Amino acid sequence: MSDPLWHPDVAALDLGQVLAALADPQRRRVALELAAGGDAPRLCATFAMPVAKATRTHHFRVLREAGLIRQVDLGNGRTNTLRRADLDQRFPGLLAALLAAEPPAAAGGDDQMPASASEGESTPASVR
Amino acid sequence: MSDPLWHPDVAALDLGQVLAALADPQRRRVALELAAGGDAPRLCATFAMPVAKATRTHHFRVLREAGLIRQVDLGNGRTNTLRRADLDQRFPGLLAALLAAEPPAAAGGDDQMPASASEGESTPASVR
DNA sequence: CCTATGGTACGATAGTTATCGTACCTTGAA
DNA sequence: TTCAAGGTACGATAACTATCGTACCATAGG
Repeated sequence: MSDPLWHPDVAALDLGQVLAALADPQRRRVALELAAGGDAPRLCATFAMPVAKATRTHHFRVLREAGLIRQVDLGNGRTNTLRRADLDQRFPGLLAALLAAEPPAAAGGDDQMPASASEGESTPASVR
Repeated sequence: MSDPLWHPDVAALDLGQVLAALADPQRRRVALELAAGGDAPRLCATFAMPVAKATRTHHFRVLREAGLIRQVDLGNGRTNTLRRADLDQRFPGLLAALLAAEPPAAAGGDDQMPASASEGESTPASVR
């Protein structure tokens, strides 16, 4: 539970934790974009979240510890994959329902989000 | 928005708020029991929540303001009804998925919860 | 080796949430 | 009228969460 990169077992997935993770708009967007992107792995940085790096790390940890995504450390970069099979096994229909209710904005399959230019790093104008 | 008994419009339902409301085990149980109970109205007190009255009121308010239930004040007692039609319209499949993933414990259709006897009123041993 | 990139861990802060006790209100029945 | 039952509102507290800055760590490439 305290390992550097820990993932809950399929059987241990908790619906409350999953829903709590998905309740946040930013995290929900990440999960749904992964779902809409054909379950292809993506680096954290490719999601263009309007928050500081530390906060982004936090959100991805919540997603991982809830069992929504699987992360693989590459030293530099960390790939994120939707745990679709596990989720569909434990909560069939949930992902589909969310995807139907709130399809990721940039539809069309796989948009690579053209970098969005200058990576200012930190100090994103304080959200919330 | 500040009226004593306010309900969000169907079009105003927010998925994030709905998921947040359903993330709590107690609130999720209420919603799912209503769903499994044929959408029949039920008083707050019939749900046997292991918390103080004030806390129960809080949870039902969260459910109502998220648009999950509709409440009608009777002076004494307040009836709670699942807003199934509204939910199915905005988030089709969501309720079904949750119901499938976590069917209410006391299954069998409509259990009236036989009073549970002595209503100690407050001081339920402090949970959490 | 040096630097850039993607990301973590720590420590802090502000806002939100769950919980409670007490006082009070409204309806219905004795 | 008086009382019981179901609930609310207020005010408080403790816990959790989102957010951040700074320091730091791996890998990849020059």
